[in-house]
Amino acid sequence: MGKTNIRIKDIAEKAGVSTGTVDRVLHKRGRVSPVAEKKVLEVIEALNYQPNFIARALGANKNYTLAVLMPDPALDPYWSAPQKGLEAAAADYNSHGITIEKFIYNQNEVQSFADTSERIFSKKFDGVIVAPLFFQQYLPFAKKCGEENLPLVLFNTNIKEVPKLSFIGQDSYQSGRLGAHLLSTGLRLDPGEILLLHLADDLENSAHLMRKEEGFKDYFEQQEGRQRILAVNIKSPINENLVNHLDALLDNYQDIKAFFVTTSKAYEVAAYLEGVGLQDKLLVGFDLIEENISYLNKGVIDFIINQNAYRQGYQSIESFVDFLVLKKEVNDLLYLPLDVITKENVKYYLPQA
Amino acid sequence: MGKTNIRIKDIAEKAGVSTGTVDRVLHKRGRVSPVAEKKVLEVIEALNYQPNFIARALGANKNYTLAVLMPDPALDPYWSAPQKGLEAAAADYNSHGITIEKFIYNQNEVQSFADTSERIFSKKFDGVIVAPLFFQQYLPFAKKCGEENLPLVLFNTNIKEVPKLSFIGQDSYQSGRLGAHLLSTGLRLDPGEILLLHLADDLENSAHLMRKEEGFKDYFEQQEGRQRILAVNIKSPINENLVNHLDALLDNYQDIKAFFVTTSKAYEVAAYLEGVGLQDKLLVGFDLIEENISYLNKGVIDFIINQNAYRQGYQSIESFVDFLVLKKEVNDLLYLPLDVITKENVKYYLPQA
DNA sequence: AAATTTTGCGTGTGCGCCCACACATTCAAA
DNA sequence: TTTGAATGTGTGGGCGCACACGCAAAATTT
Repeated sequence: MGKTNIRIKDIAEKAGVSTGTVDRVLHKRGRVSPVAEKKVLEVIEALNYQPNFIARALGANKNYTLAVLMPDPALDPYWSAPQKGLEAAAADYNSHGITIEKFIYNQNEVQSFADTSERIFSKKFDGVIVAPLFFQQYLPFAKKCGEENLPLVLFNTNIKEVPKLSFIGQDSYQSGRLGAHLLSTGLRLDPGEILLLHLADDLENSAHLMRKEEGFKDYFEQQEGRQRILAVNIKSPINENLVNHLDALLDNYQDIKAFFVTTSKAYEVAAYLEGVGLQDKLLVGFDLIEENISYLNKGVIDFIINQNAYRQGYQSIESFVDFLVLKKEVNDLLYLPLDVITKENVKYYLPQA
Repeated sequence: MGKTNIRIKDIAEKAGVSTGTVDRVLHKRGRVSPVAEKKVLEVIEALNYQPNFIARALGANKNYTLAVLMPDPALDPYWSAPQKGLEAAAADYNSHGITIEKFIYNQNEVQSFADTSERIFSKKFDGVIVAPLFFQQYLPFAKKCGEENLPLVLFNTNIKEVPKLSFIGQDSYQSGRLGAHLLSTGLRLDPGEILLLHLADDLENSAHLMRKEEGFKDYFEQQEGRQRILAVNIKSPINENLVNHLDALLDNYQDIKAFFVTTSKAYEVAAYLEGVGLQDKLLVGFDLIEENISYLNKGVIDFIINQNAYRQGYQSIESFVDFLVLKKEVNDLLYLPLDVITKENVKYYLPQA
């Protein structure tokens, strides 16, 4: 680089020591006299030294293997987005020596998480990326990682009780408010009932869904409040149960104007509405999965809130690159944007294959 | 890296040539016999060689200076966003040897573009990043760049008539449709007039604004069409002219329900509406500038469509990094997402200082 | 006081790639 | 034929950094 860029060598010269000493100071490896250390730090400060990350990455010349612990995309298509993000990032950071190994668990079985997570310790990894859907089972796993000095990056679901390197995800409460805003705009002159649907088997274990509900309700309470919110949870088998429930609900409450689905299964509701000719009702859901996109394009789903699942996966790897390879500081909490998706802008959000 | 990663040296060995020859083949520098070239290419194919971009960037060890030709952020705050993006990217890619030099023109004076652009040729640059607001003046400039072999990256405004490396921006037509969708959702049961406002001095020269109008109108024509669109252009001094125009319009058309501002000056309309107590009218505008954000948070502006101006700047630099340093292929057309911003998700879109 | 260990510091090598240079060979021009 | 240019190929140095190694001096231990 030009004369503007200062290198370790330059610092060494100015400080009257060797590059090795500067290196030791930079990496806090010890074996440096207080006098030399002070001098080096002063010069670093004075010259405003910025390490060359390119050279650092090349010089490090290490391989890092990361374990990825996440639910099975085959059982819930939502998870294919973060998986793609993880794989894309792994490919992009191949030059940095990053490799991933996936450990897939069954999100419908608590025990599967425990079993699969245990398998991670059979090999030596440099870090673990995990979507910890099960709070109770995650705790001992995280504890063990701590003991083995395995840094943890969480995505999708935040668990604050145990130390971690970083969490990457979205603010569930705020996403509830956002959904409320969208529906509120659509209903502004039109009071009535809004149906909030959790389509999840383990609502008890899903704190983030409850956070969405809170945000959603809070928003309307702070408005004039002409809308009434009905919150309902429907478990699997969804397609059967949904029809029964919705038939009954629409029968009881004539004034249901809109639907808010807190999970990625808005397409199930869309299918129902289309079936009974109610596709004009407002419907807002989450996540850019194929089924939802299809109903979005048909106009049955009005808005999709995108939680950037792909980005979550990609960013998880990047956090580790920053930490392991570049030794940058990493933020322990990163909220990704909550994108509002419509038929008109959806194409810009799909990861280009 | 591990034994999995193959290097130029490995290719050279397998192909029975030296690394220099492989290098020549990789960079198409010529001076390679057809026989050797064929053999090398075969080995590259067979081993699925992936260049190590880290090493490539380091080894290149070149400095690249890019000229940036853009309007003055002091005259229109919109331009501070791409400027920040450009500066941030320049800082991030400092290690790659990238430096930028800015050439700021006055977007209100055609001649200023011509004069400023001319100054770029006084020095040797490796590339030019330009927001070409003036079609007529851009053409000769681009021609001259072509003659001097200066690669061009455009952002914000696309001009297809002359060759370029890449365009980074948004799809104006589609952003018009998106705005229409947002208003349409808010007005679904409520026919009436919608006021489409161009707040721009040189509408004639601003093809992208007309594209927005087209998209907006097309959307409503394809709907049932109970809304009527009134398109109006208001020139500076905006604050004066706006009041007069809007007073008159609201007087003539009692049924105006919503406003769509195609430029970044929705805040002017917001100020007016707030002043006359009509803050409940729907208002959709463009761009995350401070003034707009303020009215968004107050609830006067309902949606802002974000054209990712910051990202446009950042990405412009990245295109050049890919092209100059990493010798990757670069896409000649990159549409950035059209983000829908509300009070609830705005904070995730602001570039963290 | 001798034998160790610890501390402090410098040197050297390698990461994978780029590119300048040197050399050999071939081919065309004088 | 002689000269020169064009073509084909290999070698070596360097980018900035990380890290292993080696050696001296100081601090401990025996």
